[in-house]
Amino acid sequence: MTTPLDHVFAALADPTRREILRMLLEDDMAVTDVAEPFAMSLAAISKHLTILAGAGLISQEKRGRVKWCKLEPDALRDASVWMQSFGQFEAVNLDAFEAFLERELQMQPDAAP
Amino acid sequence: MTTPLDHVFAALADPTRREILRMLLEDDMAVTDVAEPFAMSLAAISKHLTILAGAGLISQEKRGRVKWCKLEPDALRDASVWMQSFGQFEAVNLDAFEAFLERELQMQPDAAP
DNA sequence: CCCATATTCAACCGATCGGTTGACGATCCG
DNA sequence: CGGATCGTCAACCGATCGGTTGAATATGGG
Repeated sequence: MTTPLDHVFAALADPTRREILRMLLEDDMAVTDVAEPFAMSLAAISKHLTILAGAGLISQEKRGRVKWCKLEPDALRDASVWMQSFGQFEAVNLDAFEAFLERELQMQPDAAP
Repeated sequence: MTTPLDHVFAALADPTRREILRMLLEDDMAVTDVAEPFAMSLAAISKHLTILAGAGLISQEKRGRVKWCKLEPDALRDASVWMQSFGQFEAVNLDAFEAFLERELQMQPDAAP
């Protein structure tokens, strides 16, 4: 059996793909622009993007001849929740919990729609 | 380059390994006992445990002829923190926070040693 | 001492992964 | 139209993965 979680974690296991996600955190990007900073072929990046999309971590919308890539944090959230279930009984978890709260409060530019 | 995060996510990408972690959440276990519920060879489970240990997700201590496996949530925490950096700017994150709190309150059988 | 138990090692297997290259289909623009 | 740009497809490559089997290595107990 292969669950959605499999795809999310497998997608996150590659540093190139994590870097792509980090880039998309800033803004939506076209495939070519995503590929630009990497020392590998466009085709390779295209494959990485397909994998990220397959895991639900990004979405891709074609407008004209350029395909725009957009971060989709929901899939990450599922995985994050799964992981959190492991810390819950541990004292050490309180640190993570604290850090979580801290971030939550710090970065709240505007409670969007 | 291969970062620790690579190993953690790669380890989590396999459902067998995630199930093992879930089992170790209950208690420390010997290799043979970990293998028992799975429909695969002991050697296969031994490999999975090696991978989990390599990612820092578990530790293994040999006492006598049995090797005890223990969950090590710290590595998970690192990965969790990484992931959280993607959700933090999203309002949707509050759902995860809520679910987190819910579990936190529900499952508190006893604050063990 | 001998045997059973616990675990790993080593070799092998097919499948998947991450990458390449070259050809191809779409789309924009002069 | 015709050329340039954007992106994918298809075939191929070596490496790694997840699993098997059988032998090997401790260690424990009667």
